[in-house]
Amino acid sequence: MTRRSSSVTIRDVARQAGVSVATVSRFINRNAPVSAEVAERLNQVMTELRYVPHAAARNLASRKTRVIGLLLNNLHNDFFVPLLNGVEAVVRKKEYNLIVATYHANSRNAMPPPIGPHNTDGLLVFSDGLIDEDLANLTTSGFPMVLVHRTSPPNLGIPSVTVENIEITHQLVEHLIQVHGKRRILFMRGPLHQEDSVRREMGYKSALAANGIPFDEKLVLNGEFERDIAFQVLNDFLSNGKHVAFDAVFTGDDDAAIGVMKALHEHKYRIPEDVAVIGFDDLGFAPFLNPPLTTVRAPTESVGKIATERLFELLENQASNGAVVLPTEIIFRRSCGCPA
Amino acid sequence: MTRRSSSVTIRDVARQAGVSVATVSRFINRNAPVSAEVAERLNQVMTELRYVPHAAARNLASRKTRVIGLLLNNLHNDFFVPLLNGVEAVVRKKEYNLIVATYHANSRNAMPPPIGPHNTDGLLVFSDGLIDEDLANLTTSGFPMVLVHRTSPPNLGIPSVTVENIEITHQLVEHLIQVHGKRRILFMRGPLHQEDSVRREMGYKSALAANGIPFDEKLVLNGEFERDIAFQVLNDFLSNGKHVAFDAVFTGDDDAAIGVMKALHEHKYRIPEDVAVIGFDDLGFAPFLNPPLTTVRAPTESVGKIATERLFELLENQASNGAVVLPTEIIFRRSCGCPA
DNA sequence: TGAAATAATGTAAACGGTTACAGTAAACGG
DNA sequence: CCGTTTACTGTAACCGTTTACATTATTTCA
Repeated sequence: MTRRSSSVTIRDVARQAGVSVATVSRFINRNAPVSAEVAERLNQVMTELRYVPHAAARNLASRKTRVIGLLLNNLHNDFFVPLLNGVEAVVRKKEYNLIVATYHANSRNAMPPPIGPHNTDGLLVFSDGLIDEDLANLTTSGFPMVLVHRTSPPNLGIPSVTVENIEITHQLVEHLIQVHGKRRILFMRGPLHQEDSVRREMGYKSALAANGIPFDEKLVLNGEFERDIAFQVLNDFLSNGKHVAFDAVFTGDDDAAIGVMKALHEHKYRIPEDVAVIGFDDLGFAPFLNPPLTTVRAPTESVGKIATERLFELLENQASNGAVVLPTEIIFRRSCGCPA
Repeated sequence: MTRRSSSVTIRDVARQAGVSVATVSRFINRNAPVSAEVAERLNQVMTELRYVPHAAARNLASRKTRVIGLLLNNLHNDFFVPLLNGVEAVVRKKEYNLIVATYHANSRNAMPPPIGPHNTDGLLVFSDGLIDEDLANLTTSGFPMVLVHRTSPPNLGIPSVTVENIEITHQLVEHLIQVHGKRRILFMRGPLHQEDSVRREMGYKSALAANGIPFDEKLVLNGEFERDIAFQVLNDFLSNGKHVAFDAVFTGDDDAAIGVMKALHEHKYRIPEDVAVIGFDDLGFAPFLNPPLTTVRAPTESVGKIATERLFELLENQASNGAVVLPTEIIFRRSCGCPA
């Protein structure tokens, strides 16, 4: 019994204004001149009739959707707020719409990606649900994409926007070692194949190596960059009476650092005296955790903004490839042992 | 030079499988029986041709978009992560898409709402950009909507999902007064016409009244439920040498509470000894702020989930109106003065 | 001044699906 | 055994725009 009121169409406007639909269309899209008097008449009629162009009809005829898609693994991290904010701001400015969808490696067998060429003009890909093969297919069919926190597979040259991970992590972990004398540093890593996590692990390992500390598999836990999971795995780890000793935790991201801190608290460890904690991202709450979190400032909102801008460059055929790597910066606070 | 490879259409599939397009359509939508052998053939052909139905064509013909929209004032609050997560989960389960857009009262003059009947099948409205008149128009045209953290204008009967604000705020503020002896409680409110903010202010005032404390206009600041703005206004307030005295801050939401704490810190106030702080929402980081934040737990993810489910009820014509108010609960932590 | 460019508009064919209508063959019911 | 349902399929109109092509009137300028 849906009675979505027979909406007013471009023909109604045309008739009412005494012009052809083509003229109305041209006026709406401003892609061909229209005489001043007709323009005025159309303006009047359109507001009078409360005419709103029907998106689907438009999309079908013009073969574009005016929608861009953001594909995420999930929505389990406060990290996404600044990212979304950056993305949405430029999408809005361009008068496009934004579809947000989640899709991850495990979804892949069950269903095709919820967004793609059939319902968007381009994709911001921050998901491991699209494997390299998918990216290759999409690229060869000319579908615009920008990778976010992930770099292009070789030879595809898909533009990407990421942040500097390895060197900064190396420095931060080395700080833990050299300044605070930590030597048993647990790494709470993220999703196994997520590039940030992988690269942060590289930085972690290279800092250990550079300081003569052997890498110990047992000091790596899988926190998935999720607060609750990080809590869970560290809690399990600590609840096991004979777990290996450790004196610091490098958590791959700030949100998971909360889970880490929670587990440490519950097991009566003092931060940073017993166990130092460092994170990554510098989310808004980081300075106000107890203790304030030493972390790496990642320009997440800029990542969203720049990635989206590059996607629009692609849409406008301004060739734009190459990998943008935004700089990061260590923010020293108390959780690593530094003074306030 | 866009060459979005001439995508394969339903006609290609039909030809290849030796059936009519109608049959293919029926098979895809499973809305009419198709013989087993044809079904199998179609399955084969469709995967072979990598056929994906063109969304716009579908939308146009079927007069539905399979998209629902979430309209927000902005994306400046960590609060939106659980909300989005709840919404997205049910949207995905229903195999719909989700458009996220921002629109607020000030946008209203500049442009029409970015989402509405022209590009979605229904709206989750968490925005003051749509005024009561807009809601009335949309409702009379039969457009499905569910209000989030906002109740229906009188006589419209738009379903809504909110959380209990007044009573719980009354209790919490009263706790500050009766247990911790606070009497000069500053209220960092949210957007002026946002219902949560208004109702929390009502609870705040009724608690003052019930305890014989006069309401003081000067103790109300406009933090807009935004971290940075809350910091800014409180910082300005404190920087004014002759500001009125206060011994507590009730911040309308946790994210802004971070800004409040930051300003207090910078001005050397001790929390809670000099100034107690309480928030609202119980965001993930709240237990780990310094000091841990006393706040009200709001089931934000559930709000998103339930609101979206109700919207789908509407889409499926299962009449669903009335206002759902989810219960809230005070979480006592140290920032109000309670012991750890 | 006449040919060519430009401005303003209209006509009608797409765009890629859905679905009302119609038809045929097989199964059913009394 | 025959009228009626049911299962399956096809034809073609339609959804509401955009845009290629065509037309006419007006400028431009060599």
